[in-house]
Amino acid sequence: MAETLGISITTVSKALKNYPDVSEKTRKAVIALVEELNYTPNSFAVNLRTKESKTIGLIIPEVVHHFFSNVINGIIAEAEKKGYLVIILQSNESLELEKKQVALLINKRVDGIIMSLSNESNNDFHIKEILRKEIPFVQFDKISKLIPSSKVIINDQKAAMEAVQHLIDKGCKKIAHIRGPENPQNAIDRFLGYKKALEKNGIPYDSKLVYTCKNVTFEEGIKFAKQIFEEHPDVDGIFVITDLVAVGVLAYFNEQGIQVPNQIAVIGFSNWFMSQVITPKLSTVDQPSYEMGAVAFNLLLEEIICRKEGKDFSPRTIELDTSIIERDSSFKKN
Amino acid sequence: MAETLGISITTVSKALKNYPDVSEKTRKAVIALVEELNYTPNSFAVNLRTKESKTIGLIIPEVVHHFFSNVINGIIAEAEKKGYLVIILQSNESLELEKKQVALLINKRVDGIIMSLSNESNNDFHIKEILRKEIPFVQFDKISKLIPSSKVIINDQKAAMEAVQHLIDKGCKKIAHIRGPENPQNAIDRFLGYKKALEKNGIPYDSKLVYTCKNVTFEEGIKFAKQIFEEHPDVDGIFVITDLVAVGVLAYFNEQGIQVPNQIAVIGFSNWFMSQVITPKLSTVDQPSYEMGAVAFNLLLEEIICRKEGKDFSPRTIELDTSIIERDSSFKKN
DNA sequence: GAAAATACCGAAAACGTTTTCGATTTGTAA
DNA sequence: TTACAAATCGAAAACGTTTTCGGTATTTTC
Repeated sequence: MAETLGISITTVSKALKNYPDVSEKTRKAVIALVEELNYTPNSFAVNLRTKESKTIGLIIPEVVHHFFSNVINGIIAEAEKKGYLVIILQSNESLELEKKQVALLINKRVDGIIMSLSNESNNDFHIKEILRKEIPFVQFDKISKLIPSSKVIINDQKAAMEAVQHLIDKGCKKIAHIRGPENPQNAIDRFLGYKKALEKNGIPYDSKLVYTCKNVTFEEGIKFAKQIFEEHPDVDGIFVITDLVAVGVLAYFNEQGIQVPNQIAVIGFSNWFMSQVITPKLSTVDQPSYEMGAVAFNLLLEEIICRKEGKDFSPRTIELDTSIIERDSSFKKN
Repeated sequence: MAETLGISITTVSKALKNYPDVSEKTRKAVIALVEELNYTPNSFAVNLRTKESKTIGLIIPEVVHHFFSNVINGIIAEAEKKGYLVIILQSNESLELEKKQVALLINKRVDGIIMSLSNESNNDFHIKEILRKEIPFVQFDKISKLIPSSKVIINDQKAAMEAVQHLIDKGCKKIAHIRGPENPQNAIDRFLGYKKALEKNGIPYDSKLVYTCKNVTFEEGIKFAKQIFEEHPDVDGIFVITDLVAVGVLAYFNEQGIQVPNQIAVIGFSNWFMSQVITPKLSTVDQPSYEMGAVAFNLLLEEIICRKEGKDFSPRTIELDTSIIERDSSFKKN
């Protein structure tokens, strides 16, 4: 920058970083000139010198998803407060792509990575690589318990139990479950919660009442609603892995004139925005998505700072609270 | 990296970048070792040396928005194909924040910026700054016509005309419009399209039938639906600035037992996912959001490449097609 | 077999900071 | 006045590449 001041580069740098060994007079002069030229240090050079970029990476299955876009929101808002920028990549639920994205971020030398695993993710060599390189790392939502990293999660099992208990409390006797794919931990946990709730209430578990989504879509909701109603016309409640699918279920029942909640009650998961605007309004489990993002970033920052100070870091897991939101789709008249 | 090969850094670099003056033998040796150590060049150093970061910035009003998250999707997918990463920032519809985000990205020395203006954006000094620094720049969706940059847009006026014409074709005689805020060009254009359609069909324009959103929310939809119905009970059609608000309108009418479409037809804009799952299904204008993102990135890349070659760049504007999607909310029995 | 062309390689500068450490100046204490 | 401490500054190394340019070594040409 301007050595029009007849001063060395060194001193300019020091002046801007409040080193004690630069006189007040020259410091003033420097910042005055900086203002005038609106000079900012070349971030490429700073990155190279300091070995950090104040940038983190985020890998999620997909951006166009109410839950994830809320998490993104939480992460980038919190990151910005702390002076970090965030690069977003999608895995599209593909393991292959997920590996590639991880490699990209490592290559880019981001200061840390936040990630929600794809449904395909089981082999986790690429994740191990993150840990091996000691890159700060936090998982959220769809996590692998086997990876020793910080995590921010909800208690899916407990939340699912509460959801199913809610249906039971409303008088449901025969409850089906539309579950998520085999791999993801949260699909497993929600399924286990479903089972436990039945057990606790003395309702026999019947594996034929469990339907497994492959892609977790609106269309699958329609498909399974049809199957459930045809195969088990006496089912009077359905607990669905997520609202998007549950909305498909409602769409089918509406079309067929099947009464929700009176004939069949439905409860979803995640509290998507659309759930409150469809008819009947969908009961669901609220998940603090924005907060999840914010907390995930702060955990990451903790690790970034800790590592920078050369200490070694012990991962933390934070569990956020969920709550049942009772709306029309489960409000059975008793 | 490993000069275990007894070879200079220079040659390694050249080998990896396919310089012609390195023998096939040493090139092989280099890449073999690179594979073994899975070495990758330090991107900080590369950035500094080449003065580019293969990273672009994206500023949008908000992530949690069906239209924008689709655009994001298009941008990051296309960017990744071309070897670019993208940093996302939100303006939250605030001019102040928007300025800050622009400054952040300039500071970060991104290779280019893609942006949709916030509703507050009228003073555009910060945008001029982008152009002054010759940072490749493209606007999409909410643009300022005064800024000479590449743009990707739809013909809002034409699309709005078609939407209103659709209502008229279905037999509507008195059509209200819930419009967006004063500033954004697309809100203005859609309003003008509304007016023109009326004019073309010999329907007198009545400014009292136009309601202006401040925040473009679901709640405003409810509010204006109530107002319209109370102030003008004979309105038989409403053209709404965007689906989110239109869904609010439907929610109110459903609650009040007002028949849509028979008593009042409704058409929205943007084709949000939820529009096809609510009752009645919402007619709307489809906007190619993913494609908008992809096209925006490619326009940006054009400019990046052009500038890198030292040529000067003349901005291009690309207009994408929209289409009316007829669903239940406008399907009047004649 | 000499001259010219070609193939291959490396030294060094440059990108723009940050930080260490030594030098110089100024002030203070004896 | 001398000795020492404090205040202020700058030289230089380092971060890890890319690229220019010149230097050998090798091959080709007549």
